[in-house]
Amino acid sequence: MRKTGQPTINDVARIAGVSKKTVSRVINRSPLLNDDTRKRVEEVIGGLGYVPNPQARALALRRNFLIGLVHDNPNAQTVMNVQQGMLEALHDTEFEMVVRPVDRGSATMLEDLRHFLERQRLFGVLLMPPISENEMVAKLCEDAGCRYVRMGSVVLDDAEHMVASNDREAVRNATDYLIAQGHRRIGLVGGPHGFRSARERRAGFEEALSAAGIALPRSMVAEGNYTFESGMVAAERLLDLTPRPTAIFSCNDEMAAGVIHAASQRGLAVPRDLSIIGFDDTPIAAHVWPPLTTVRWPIASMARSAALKLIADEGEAEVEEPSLFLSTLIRRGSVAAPPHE
Amino acid sequence: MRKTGQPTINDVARIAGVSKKTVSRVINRSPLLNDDTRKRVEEVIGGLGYVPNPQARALALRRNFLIGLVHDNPNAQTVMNVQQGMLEALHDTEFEMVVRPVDRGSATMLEDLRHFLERQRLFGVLLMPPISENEMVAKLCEDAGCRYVRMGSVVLDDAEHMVASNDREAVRNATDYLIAQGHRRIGLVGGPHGFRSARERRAGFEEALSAAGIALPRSMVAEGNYTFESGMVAAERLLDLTPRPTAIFSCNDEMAAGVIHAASQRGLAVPRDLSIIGFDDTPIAAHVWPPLTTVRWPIASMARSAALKLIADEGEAEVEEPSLFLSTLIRRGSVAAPPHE
DNA sequence: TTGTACGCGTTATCAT
DNA sequence: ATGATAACGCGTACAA
Repeated sequence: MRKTGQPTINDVARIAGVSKKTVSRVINRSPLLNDDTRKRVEEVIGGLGYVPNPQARALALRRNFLIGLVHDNPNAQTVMNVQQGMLEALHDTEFEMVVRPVDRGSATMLEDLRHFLERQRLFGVLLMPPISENEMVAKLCEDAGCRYVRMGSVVLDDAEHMVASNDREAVRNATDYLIAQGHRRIGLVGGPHGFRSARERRAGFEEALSAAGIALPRSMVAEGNYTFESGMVAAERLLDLTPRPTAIFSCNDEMAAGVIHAASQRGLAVPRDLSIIGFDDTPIAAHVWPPLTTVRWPIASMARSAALKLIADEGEAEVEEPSLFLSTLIRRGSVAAPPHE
Repeated sequence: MRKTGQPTINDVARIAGVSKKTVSRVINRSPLLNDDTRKRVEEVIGGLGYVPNPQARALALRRNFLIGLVHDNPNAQTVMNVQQGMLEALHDTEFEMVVRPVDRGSATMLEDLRHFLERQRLFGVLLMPPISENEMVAKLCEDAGCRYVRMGSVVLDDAEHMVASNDREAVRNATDYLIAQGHRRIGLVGGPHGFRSARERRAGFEEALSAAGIALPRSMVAEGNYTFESGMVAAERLLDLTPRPTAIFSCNDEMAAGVIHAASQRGLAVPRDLSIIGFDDTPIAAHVWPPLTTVRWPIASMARSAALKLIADEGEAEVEEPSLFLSTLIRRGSVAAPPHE
């Protein structure tokens, strides 16, 4: 209690008249403990305001009470939503969140990550897409003895290690909605190659069209990279077609905003001349004009759930926390029936 | 070297044939060391791939190698920019970044923060605005023996603890630019009470008008809270005036986007009927139509500099890292001369 | 210039 | 059910 002002386990032990191992048992909720002694120790702990020193625990346990967020996601809002969800789960626990961006392109990425995990002895890591889709990264965590949970658009791992959304189904529903409005010429602004979410969303789109007996010419598909600019460029290509699409599904909101932008620039009114649906429901969706009809991706909830899995006691994770999250269509102002021809 | 697979300082000492204290001296760059022994030890370190265990160091030094980011900033993009700047500075160092959002409204905020600092024994914290403007928080860090650097729109602390931008001057220049274009009826969409940045930016605005001999009726000032929606609302009030302003300066880009939105909705063309300038230069500025003329706020650079100050060796911080960052006007498409009357 | 012995605050081992 | 003692890996007096 002298040096730093903080009481230590020794202080508690001395005052409670027990050994420090007993105090340790109380802290770690050891089952084999006399209720009386436990109570006595707990009272001393409370009175002293004693809190175990995380550094000492980390050294002894060879494991830190840190949860890592490993990501290479370019979307600021998405990353913030994930952080917020994680922090909700970690709030009032002994865990802290450390953020680790990685560079997927880098040749030393895996090595860097291994060093990070081994040196920091993280309790666990949350893997955000798209890096979460990399099997070698998951393997790496496993080998490093580091818990991990992956977030993704499709189940890539067992329940203990995965939190997924149903992107394919959600996009199928969104596309069905477009079809139900009467649209037949529907364009797609796809996400970048290498993003599993892009693949799933596109698959959902194609399934819906196929189920409705609508052909999808290659020209009706334009690939973007999830940025506003790429959405604009893709839309320009799509809107140059004759006849042009009466509706466009965009694989994220950023690109959808770019589509609106491009449409407005060429004097097309949304949704009168062109209907648009996005994906994510980030703030931009509500701020563009007209407000974007979009698929709400519950990324913050997913992150919270993932973090809870990470810090759950062994074995009870899959029982407690759901692994599959449902994305739902949010109807706003960017969809209408197609114009008469 | 047995248990965890990682070599320890003892392994290095044994193999190099020196005591571990000598190894420790090499690691901590002690000046009084024979060059030969240092070289020998360094070779063993390199050969073994030895890296000091951060947990053990933290325990012995009673100080963690963690840099905290403490913030209560609502803008996702701003927070991400700060994180990116910090991480640039921390890259390839032994430091990691832990993120700590706080709730300014909470009565226990200060106590929570104190517990956080004391328990985690952070090496240092970066304070983002607006929480960085709270003197009690700075005092708290001081008392907890935790280094800190504050980010802000005005110098609130000595160079060692402060990284600031020149918001007032930057807004004065931006407003001068509007005046130079011929505008005389210029409205202000201000930031929320309690944000120092809002005060500084408003002051810069008022100074420019005053210097040009232009009166500023109270009705030409509308307060927002840095959100898109509040910008819309504020703009609606301003645009209801008769005669209405020919230009509006908005204290951030989000609100400026809301202003554009409101103007477009009532059929006003930007910049023909209304000129607009924002502040921040976040991605939204380039994505709205027309692209927003705005003041670039070098927040990522500020954060990088702040983090470098935090981890700099004692005493050399103020010499190495600049404390004042200049915001500059980025001219895009949202400003023109006022319409003829 | 280098080494010895001990402390940092906790958990683990193995008795009792 | 509880306790003495040894890790965990590194830094620091103080001695040599």
